[in-house]
Amino acid sequence: MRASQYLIATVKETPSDAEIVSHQLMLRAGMIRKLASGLYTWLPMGLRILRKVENIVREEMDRAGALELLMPAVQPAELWQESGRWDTMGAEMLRLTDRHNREFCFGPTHEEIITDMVRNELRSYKQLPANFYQIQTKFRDERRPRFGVMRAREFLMKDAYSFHLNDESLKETYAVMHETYSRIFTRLGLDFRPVLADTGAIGGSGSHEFHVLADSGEDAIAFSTESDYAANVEKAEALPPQDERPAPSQDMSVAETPQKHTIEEVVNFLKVEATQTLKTLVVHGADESGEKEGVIALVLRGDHELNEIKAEKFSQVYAPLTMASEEDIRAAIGCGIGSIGPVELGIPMIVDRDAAFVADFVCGANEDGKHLVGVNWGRDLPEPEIADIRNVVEGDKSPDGKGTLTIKRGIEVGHIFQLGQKYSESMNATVLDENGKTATMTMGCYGIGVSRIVASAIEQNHDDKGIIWPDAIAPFQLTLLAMNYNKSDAVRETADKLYEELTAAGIDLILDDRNERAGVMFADMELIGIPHRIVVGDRGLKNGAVEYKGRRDADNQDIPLDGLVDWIVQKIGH
RNA sequence: CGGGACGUAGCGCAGCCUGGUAGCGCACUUCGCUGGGGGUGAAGUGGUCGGAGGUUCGAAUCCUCUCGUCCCGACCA
Repeated sequence: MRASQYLIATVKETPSDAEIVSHQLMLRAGMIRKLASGLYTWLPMGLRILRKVENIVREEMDRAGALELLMPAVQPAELWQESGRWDTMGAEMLRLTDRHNREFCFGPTHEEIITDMVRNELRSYKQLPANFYQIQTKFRDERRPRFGVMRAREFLMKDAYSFHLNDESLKETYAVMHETYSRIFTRLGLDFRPVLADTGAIGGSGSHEFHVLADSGEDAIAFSTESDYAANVEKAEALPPQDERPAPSQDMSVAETPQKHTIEEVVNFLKVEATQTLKTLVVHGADESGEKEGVIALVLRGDHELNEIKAEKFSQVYAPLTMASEEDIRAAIGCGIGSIGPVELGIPMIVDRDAAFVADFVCGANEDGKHLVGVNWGRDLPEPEIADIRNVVEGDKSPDGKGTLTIKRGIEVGHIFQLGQKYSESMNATVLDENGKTATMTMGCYGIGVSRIVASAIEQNHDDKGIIWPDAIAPFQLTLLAMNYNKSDAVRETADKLYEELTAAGIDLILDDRNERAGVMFADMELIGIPHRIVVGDRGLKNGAVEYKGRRDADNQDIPLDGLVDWIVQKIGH
């Protein structure tokens, strides 16, 4: 490609509405443009990257034996009504009505469609296992689109769905997909980790997320220092304390704490450690049928955070988890938020394992402006019902018993799921087994956020000049910068010749033949992030040489023109 | 959806408080010089100030409503 014939849409100034570095650089490098909230145009330069990611994903899915197909983005409501999700999906699903007033949605995912296809096409256990995938545009009407294509409403996703006669077969394919995902992210040049994930509302027996490690990530991942244990903090179990609870050493007494509500305020005021305090959060409760009913208290050590995913799993807790309002709390307990404590609380409570382990603790007195100190379980209040409802923190014991946990941030770029029979059952997707009996298929599903990968690769690979693409997904492998292309015959002839030869040798390159000053060309190509650069200029040509510099290199090196093409092919060819 | 902020040229912003001919930088066009790190001089193009209504002799500026965007909290590839 010649730069003079291409759209180099770089800009110097950072658009004001871009928060994270990948979003800023994608805009500045002329890869995307925003059309509306969560909707982006991929400019030619950006699309090249997206396609390269897509192709690697496709190659590895094909290698794993999955079959590519393409399903409609717009889907009829009937199938979603059949699975029950038409009513449960909520506002995230974009709903449409056609001219005949029939209802459709723009697919946020394709379980219903693939299950419908498979139940119509597959009749025999002999056709199983089967794994189908597509690379296709999804639409999810996110509450809060942000960070450019990182969390867009419309995005490109690879989604795969496997079908099995039994769980063993599912587990085999799941393992193959786990391996395939690792191959994909390795080929993409990303620093990633597979981590245990919560199975969420879908249920099922197993799930891993694949995270690209980056400080800007929206997820927290817990890693063991001693083993390969890694889990989303949503999922990571906080082990119960292993020692005995210390014996009480203080009598319980009331402390005046006027206007002290937060743990931090109380800790500073009473001069105690946060680990010696308990905090009591009040959320909406649920009755036996899961309807909202009353309130329930969740008790945590002062320095710990509630894990909402864990808490939501208790049947007494209303899902989705919602904090009770100040009025609800006053009505139920008689004091404000910030003065609540477990002693004679009068509403049901679930106490975190670590909170139940503290002796002589400080907690709210259920009376405004007062806290209790020197409180002890089993003496001043009954031994509690305990559970794991907190987020793990740095330094906790690893749930696998090996080492302690460290916490890092991650961007979820893939998620694999053992679905089970949720959809095949509700949609009656069956085959005949070897005994001629009807058998409901078991399913797995496997997603990769293709467009999100582009952004996460930038989060991991950039410097103050711009993007530094991994070779595998760079929009161009090499840039050929011609100094004074329009004035120097020697430069132009050499550059044109090199361009032809390198193209013929299969190198994906862009020749910068624009009538720009050197600084502009350097700055543009560095911003865009082309990983390899050759400079052709009169200065080098006098010595029969050009200059090479890798995007991460500190210095140029002179390379003789003679044998240059072979040298480059050797260095960056496939 | 709750809380906060912002909408003025393609981009980044000033002007608004205290109403009186819409500005700056970048980008873009033409010409000159320059030519290995976003160079320079000259001359230009481009905006119904997000939209609607109101107050006023007069509104980018004041008031009301509305739409959009971004940031912080509950969901997900």
